[in-house]
Amino acid sequence: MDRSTPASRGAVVDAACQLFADRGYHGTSMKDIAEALGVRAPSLYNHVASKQEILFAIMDKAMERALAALEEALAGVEDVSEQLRRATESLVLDFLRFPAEVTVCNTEVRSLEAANRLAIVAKRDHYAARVRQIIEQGCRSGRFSTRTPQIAAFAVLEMGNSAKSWFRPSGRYPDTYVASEYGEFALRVVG
Amino acid sequence: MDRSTPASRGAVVDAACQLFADRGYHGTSMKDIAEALGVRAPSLYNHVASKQEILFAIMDKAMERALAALEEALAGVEDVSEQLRRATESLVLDFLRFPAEVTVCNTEVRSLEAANRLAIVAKRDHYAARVRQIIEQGCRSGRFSTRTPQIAAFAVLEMGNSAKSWFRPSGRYPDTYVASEYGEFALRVVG
DNA sequence: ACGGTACTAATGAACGTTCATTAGTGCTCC
DNA sequence: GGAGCACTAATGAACGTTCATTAGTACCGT
Repeated sequence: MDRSTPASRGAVVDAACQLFADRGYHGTSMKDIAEALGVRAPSLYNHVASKQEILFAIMDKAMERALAALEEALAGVEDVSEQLRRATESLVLDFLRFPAEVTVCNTEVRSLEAANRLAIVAKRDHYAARVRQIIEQGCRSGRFSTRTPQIAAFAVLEMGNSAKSWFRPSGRYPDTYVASEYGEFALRVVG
Repeated sequence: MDRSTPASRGAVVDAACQLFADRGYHGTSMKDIAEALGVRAPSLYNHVASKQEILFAIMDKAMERALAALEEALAGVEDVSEQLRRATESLVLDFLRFPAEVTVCNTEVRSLEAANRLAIVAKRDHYAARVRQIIEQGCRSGRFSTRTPQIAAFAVLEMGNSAKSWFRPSGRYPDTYVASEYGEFALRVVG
């Protein structure tokens, strides 16, 4: 990291995010984060109050962004099939564009202190509930055919995770193409 | 843990597995593992050489079991649709029956030392390749219809992960029922 | 039946290292 | 001259691990 400009809170959070994604929260030290910024560990405390605060900031920002993207993707869409397609595409696009943030959200909930965990889990559950509602509504109206809408919802949500494990921005498919593929998969899962 | 019987290597590995799944490798201390067994930390070294060795033992055992289950599930099955269904069911059943082991395999590859990581990743890749081959063969023979067999393979493999995040043995569906649902999902994904 | 021996498994103490964090100090730019 | 930001130095706590030692148990030849 460039040392010509002073480190900012945002730079600390971003550097930490990449490291937490690669090595985990407990596998990353404040010294590691500082080194990524070309600075000594105690200097980080000029920008953040604690290591735990960094973790919470990463996850809260990521959840807010994902929720906003979902709402935007669904705005004004009436057809339930189109809703599921767009929700899935929004989800996968978020995974592909912010893989580090998403990885941290997926793996470090357990490293949050109790109060922070409650806040993040609530947002995550809200996201999952939104997708489940779509599938349940589709089942009620007969557009979808699944014996187990809840299980299908979990499957669709999880499916997208696979994308970020192999996707490379320089690869053969653009992110929007990959997202549309997963949108198709989601519609197939619900029949 | 019962202190009437002495701790064995297997007991150490099992206790560590649960803790690693809950708190992560770096989030679990040797003292934590020892306490779960009703013993002091140094006593663990009568049974294992190092903390890292415990992690490797957990993951290697889990991978071997999963690979064996896959081979058994596919033995003698010719039809490619039936192959995919059985592979998925085998995968999901493994997830549901050994959630802690699977969680460790999914999240702690990064905590393995280089040599150990190579060994585990090779087995994981072998598993994934087996499933991908089935889907690719199905596409070639026209039984499946997917533009992107590789992506579909990743989606199917990942999908199963969701099962263990909500499944409870005491819940309303038996594990075999859940597994068969995911088998159905997999077939739908490939068309 | 008995003493000797080897083995297993546990212990407290201590090792050196790393951890997150605090205190205090100085430079630099407005 | 004051705010912002980095520094060095130092803190207590926790980490994985090693060590010498002890208690209990099982097998052995006699």
